[in-house]
Amino acid sequence: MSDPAARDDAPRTRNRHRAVRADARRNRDKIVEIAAQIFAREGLDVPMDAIARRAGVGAGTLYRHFPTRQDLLGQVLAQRTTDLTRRCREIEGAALEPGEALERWLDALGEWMRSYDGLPGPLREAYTSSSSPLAPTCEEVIEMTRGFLEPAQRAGVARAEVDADTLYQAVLAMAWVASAVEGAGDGADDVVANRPAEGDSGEESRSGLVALVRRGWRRS
Amino acid sequence: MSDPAARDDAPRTRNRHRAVRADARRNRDKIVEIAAQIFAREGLDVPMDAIARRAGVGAGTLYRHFPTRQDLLGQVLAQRTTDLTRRCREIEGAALEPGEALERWLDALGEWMRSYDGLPGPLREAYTSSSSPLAPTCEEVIEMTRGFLEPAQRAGVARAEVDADTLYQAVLAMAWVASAVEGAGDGADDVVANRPAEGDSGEESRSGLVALVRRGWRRS
Amino acid sequence: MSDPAARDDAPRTRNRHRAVRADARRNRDKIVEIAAQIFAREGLDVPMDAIARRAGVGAGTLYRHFPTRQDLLGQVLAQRTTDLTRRCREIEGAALEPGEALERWLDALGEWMRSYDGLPGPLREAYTSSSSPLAPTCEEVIEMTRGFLEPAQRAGVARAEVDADTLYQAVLAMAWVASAVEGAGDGADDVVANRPAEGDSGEESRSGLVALVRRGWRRS
Amino acid sequence: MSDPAARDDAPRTRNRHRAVRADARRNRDKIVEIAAQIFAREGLDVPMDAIARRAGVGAGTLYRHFPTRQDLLGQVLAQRTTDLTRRCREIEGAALEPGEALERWLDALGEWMRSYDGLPGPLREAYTSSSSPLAPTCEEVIEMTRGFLEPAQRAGVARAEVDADTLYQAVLAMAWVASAVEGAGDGADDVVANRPAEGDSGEESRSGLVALVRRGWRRS
DNA sequence: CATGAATGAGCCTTCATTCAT
DNA sequence: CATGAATGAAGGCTCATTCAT
Repeated sequence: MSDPAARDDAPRTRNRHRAVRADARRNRDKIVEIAAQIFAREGLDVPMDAIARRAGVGAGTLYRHFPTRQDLLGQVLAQRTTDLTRRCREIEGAALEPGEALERWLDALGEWMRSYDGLPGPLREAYTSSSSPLAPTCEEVIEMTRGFLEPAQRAGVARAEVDADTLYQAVLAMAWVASAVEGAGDGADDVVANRPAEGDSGEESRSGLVALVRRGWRRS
Repeated sequence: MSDPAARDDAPRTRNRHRAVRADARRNRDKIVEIAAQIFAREGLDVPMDAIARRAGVGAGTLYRHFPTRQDLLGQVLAQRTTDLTRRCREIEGAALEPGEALERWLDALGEWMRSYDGLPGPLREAYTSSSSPLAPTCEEVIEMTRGFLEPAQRAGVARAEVDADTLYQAVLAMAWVASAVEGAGDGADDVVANRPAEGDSGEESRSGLVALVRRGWRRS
Repeated sequence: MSDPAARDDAPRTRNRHRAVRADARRNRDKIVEIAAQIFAREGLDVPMDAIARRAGVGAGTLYRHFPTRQDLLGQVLAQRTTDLTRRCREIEGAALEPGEALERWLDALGEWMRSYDGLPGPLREAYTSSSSPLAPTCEEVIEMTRGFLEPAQRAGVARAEVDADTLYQAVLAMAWVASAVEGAGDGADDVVANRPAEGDSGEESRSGLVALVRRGWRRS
Repeated sequence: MSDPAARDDAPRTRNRHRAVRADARRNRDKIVEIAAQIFAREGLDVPMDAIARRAGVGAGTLYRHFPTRQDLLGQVLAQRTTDLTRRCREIEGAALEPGEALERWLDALGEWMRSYDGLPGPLREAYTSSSSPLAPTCEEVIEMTRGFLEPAQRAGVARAEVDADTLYQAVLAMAWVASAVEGAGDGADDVVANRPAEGDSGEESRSGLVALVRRGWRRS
C-alpha cells in the first residue's frame, strides 16, 4: 500500500483540476485490491474482464492502468511482497545463527511463491526477462536471499558454490511442485519444508533445500 | 426368444481379437508420430485440430484414438520413454559405481522430462492422479529411479532419508525451472545438470540434485 | 494523495445510469430483429453463429447480449408478446359475452404459441423452470388467460374445475400437435382452432379446447 | 416381432449356408432388444454409435438393419406395441360399458406414448408422413382407438363429431405436455389422467380428455 | 455380411484487446 | 480519462453416415 498518509490532504484541493487524478487513483487502488483478492481465492487464471467487472471499472480502465496481465500481477505482487519484506526484517532482527536465519528465510520465500495459485509460472518467466513487470520484485527478493545466503556461507554453514540466483530458482522449482503435490505426496513437502528428515540423527542433518546449501549435514 | 443352439456354431471365428485393422494402425501411428514431432518442435500447447490436420486425419479420428489430450501425450511419451528405458539398461550394464550410476540416471531423467516444452506440467498432474494416462509411465520411471537410488544408499553414497518419489519430484521441479532458464544458462541449469559446481575442489563435491541425495560432499 | 472530497464534486455526472450506448442499443435491436425473422422463417433450431452473422455482429456480441439461446428467445418472444397483449386488450374491450371472449383468447393464444416453429418445446420447459428467461412471459400469458377463464366460469359457461394453468398447458399441447399437422389440415387443427366441429348442429356445441372448458355443449 | 415361428427351425439347418442368416437374425434381435432398453432408460436421444456399441455390433451392422433412426425406433416401438395390443384385448374382453372402455383405453394409450422419453415427437412426425416406419404402428393404434370411440359414440356417451384421428392427436398432445410437466404441475396430469375433477358432483362429470369426447358431463 | 475406422461439417463458447462514445 | 461494447479468432468436441477391409 503506497502512501496512506496522503489520503487526508484532500480538503485543500477541493477543485476540479485535481478530481480526475483522484478518480484514477481510486480506480487503480481498487483494481489492485480486488485483483489481489481474486488471485488469492481463484488463482491467477482469471479473465481480465472478470477482474475489471468485480473491481467496478471498465475493461478499458483496467488496461489503461495495467496494459498487460503481467503489469497487474506485478503490482499485486509488489504489495504482497511487503509482507515478505517485513518477514525479512523480522528474521534479520532475531539475531539468529546464520544457518538458522537462512532456513527460516527459505521457508518464508517458498510460502510467498505460493501466495497465488499459478504464481510460480510468471515468476519463472520474469526471471529470464528483465523487462518483465515482475522483475524488480524478483530481483529484490533475490537480493534478500543473498543477504541470508552469504552470511551463512561466510559462517561456513552453506555451500560456497551456490549463489543466490540458483537458490532462488531451486526454491521456485520446489514451490511449483509443492503447490500441486501438497497433501498428496509428503516427500515433496519434505523437500521444501526444511524439516529434519526422519532417521537423521545429527543436529546438522537437514533434508531438502537446506541440505542443498548447508554444509556439515553429512551422515557419519 | 433367442436361439441358444446357434450361439456356438462359430468354428470359423478363428481369431477372437481380430487384428487391428491396417489402416487404423497406420493412422494411429501417424498421429503419434506427428504429435511427437509437433510436441518436440512447438511444445505441448498445440490445438488438437492442428495435430489432426497435420497428421492428415479428421478430428474425429484423432479423438477416436485419443479421447483426451492426455491420452495422446501418454502415448507419445510412452514411446519417448523407450529411449529412457534403453538408457537405463545402458547405465545398469556399465558396471559403474552406484553413485556414478545414479548421477547419470538423474541426468537422463531430467533430459527426458524436458523432451517437450511444457511436459513437466502434465507430469506433475499425473503424479497425483494415478488415473492419468501418464501415470503408468511415471510410475515406471520412478521405479527405475528407485533402482538407482537404493544401491547408492546401500553403498552409503546417497542420503538414506530420500526416497524415490521425493527424488523424482525434485528432478521434475528442476526440469521445470531449467526448461525456461536454459537459454539464460546459469546456476539453475547447474542444479539440474549435475555438473560439478564451479569452485568445487573435492572429488566428492557435487552441486545440485546429486548433492541432495549423495553423502560425503561436504567441503572440507 | 487521493481526494475523498472530490467524490461529490460531480455535478457534471447528470445521469447516474448512463443511457445505454447508442451502438449497443442498435446492435441489440438488430439482433433481436434478425433473430425474430430467422425464427419465423426457419424455426428455432438455428445455429447461434448464423444469427450473429446475419445480424452483422460478432459471435461475442451476440453472447454478450444474450448469454444463452433462451435469453435471446426470451427477448424475441417478449416482443412478439406485445402483439398478444394488444389482442388481449382488444378482446377485453369488445364487451363480449365471457364465453365468446375466452374462445377468442384461446385462438389468439394458440396462434402465439405457434409463432415460431419449435416454440412449444421451450415454452414447455419454461413452464417448469421459473428461472427460465421465458418464464415471466409465460406467467404473464397465463395471467391473461385467467382473466378470461374466471369470468367465463363465473358466468357458468366454463367448467369450474379447470384452472388457468391447466388450460394453458392444454393449449400448449394442442399448439404443439397442430404445428406439425397443420399442413395435413384435419381434426387436430380443429381441436385447437376452436371452430365449430363439422356436423355440430347446436349453437352451444363446440369442439376442441373450448369444449374442454365450456359448459353446455352436449349434443341434444 | 416378425415370424417368431421361424425361430425354431434352426436345428434342421445346422449347416453353413443358414448360419449367416442366423447371425444376422441374432444381431437384429440383439439390436432391437438393447435399443429398447436404452430408449427406456435414457430416452430417444441417444447416439446411434452408442446403441451399436452396447448391442455389441458395428455401426455398419446397425445401419444395415435400420437405415435410419426411425427404422430402428419403428421396430422397437412395434414390439412395445404388443403390450398395448394385449391391453386392448383385455379391455375389449372385460365387457365394460363403452364409455368406461374408452376411458381405460385412453389411459393405456397415453401411457404407451410416454414409453420412451421423447417419443411423442417422432409419433407426431409419423402421423403426417405415411411413409414413416412408425406409420403402420400409428395407424394400428388409431384403428384400435376407433374401436373404442365408435361404440361409445353409438352409445351416445361420446361426442359424435370427434373422430379417431383427432382423438389420437389430442392424446398425443397431452402425452407430450405431461411427459415434461409430470410432477411439477398437477393440472396437466389431471388433463391426461382422466380422473374425476375436484368439485365435480355428478357421476358423469369427467375432466380432461374424456370430457373432450364424452357427453353428459355438463354441470347443471 | 460384419466391422468399426474415418470423415469433417457444425456447434458452442471464451477472452484478450481495441476503440467508439 | 472512463466506459464497456464489439470483435473474431481459437479451441474443444460430437455424431450421422460412409466405406475400406
